[in-house]
Amino acid sequence: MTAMAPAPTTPDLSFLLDHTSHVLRTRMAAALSEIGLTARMHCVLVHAIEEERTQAELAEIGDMDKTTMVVTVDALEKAGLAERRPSSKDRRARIIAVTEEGAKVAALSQRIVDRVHQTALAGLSKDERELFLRVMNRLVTDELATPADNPQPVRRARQRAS
Amino acid sequence: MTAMAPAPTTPDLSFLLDHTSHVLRTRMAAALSEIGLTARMHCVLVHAIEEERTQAELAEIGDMDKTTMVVTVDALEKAGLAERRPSSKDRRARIIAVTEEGAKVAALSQRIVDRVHQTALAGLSKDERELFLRVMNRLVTDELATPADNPQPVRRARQRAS
DNA sequence: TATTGTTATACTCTATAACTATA
DNA sequence: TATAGTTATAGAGTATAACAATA
Repeated sequence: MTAMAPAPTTPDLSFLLDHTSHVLRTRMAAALSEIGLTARMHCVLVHAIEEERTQAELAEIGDMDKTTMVVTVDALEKAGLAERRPSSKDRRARIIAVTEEGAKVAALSQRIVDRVHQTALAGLSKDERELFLRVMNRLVTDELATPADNPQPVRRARQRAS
Repeated sequence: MTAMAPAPTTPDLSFLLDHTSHVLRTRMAAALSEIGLTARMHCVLVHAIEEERTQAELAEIGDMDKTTMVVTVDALEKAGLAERRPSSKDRRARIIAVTEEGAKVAALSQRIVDRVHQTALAGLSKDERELFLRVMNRLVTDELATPADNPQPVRRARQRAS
């Protein structure tokens, strides 16, 4: 015997958002990789240029863990695009200073990012694009502002190096 | 000296899509976890009910690797919601048969999914919602249909067990 | 005591390869 | 030879804990 299928689904918003964000992410990664950047490196670079910021501040902006920030800044330093400098206000903190080369690369990567975004929306009319972006912004600030807190996965304590 | 910041960014579509899809995903995971399901289990359940389908067919529909399908079906069997049955047409293949209990759970989980989706879009007017979904569908079928193929990460051959 | 940045590492997720049975 | 499903495991990504320096 065959069970009855549930009634037809409402438009599958999960699929729509997952698919589009995944595709855009791969496009962005591919486009930025041509100048040796990851999306995170681009993000840090751009916000570090705007004003003097510490790693912690940049991690907050880019919604990264501070340990993820460490490897991102390592990569930027290795590529000669940014440097760690001691903060004059807090001797624990490091300011991320963008090099001249880094500023050039950031200008270029920003153009790449803009181009990928524009290409994605190229098929829409001006009105459609405006309303779409308005709605997305509303979702981000209202209904879909904050994640459900997930049931904490248990994590065992690390072994002492002794 | 301070470098010039790049010109103000076009609306950050990457952020909008990443954020909304991430938040919706956590909401969905939290809602479905209350009845012991993952999104993948729900997806397999619903499509297995519609008609007789093999693991490979269900993997294709849900865009999962066949090895991911194995663990998903293991979970469904363990929960008593579905069973593997030999296909009458191909003795290599397994039909995923949904149990009576599984059908009940699928009807419930579909209602949960619909509710989460509706809640996410609750703040929009009917017109806004319709246009938004139309645009998302267009992006999925046109501009953002297929991912950029990523530079293949090298993977070493597995050691012989011998 | 709390916080910044660091290191080491544990965990999750997913995909690859090898394998068995069958086509 | 190729394919369905299984198992084992490699690798990427990320988050936790512990730590040193400083607040």
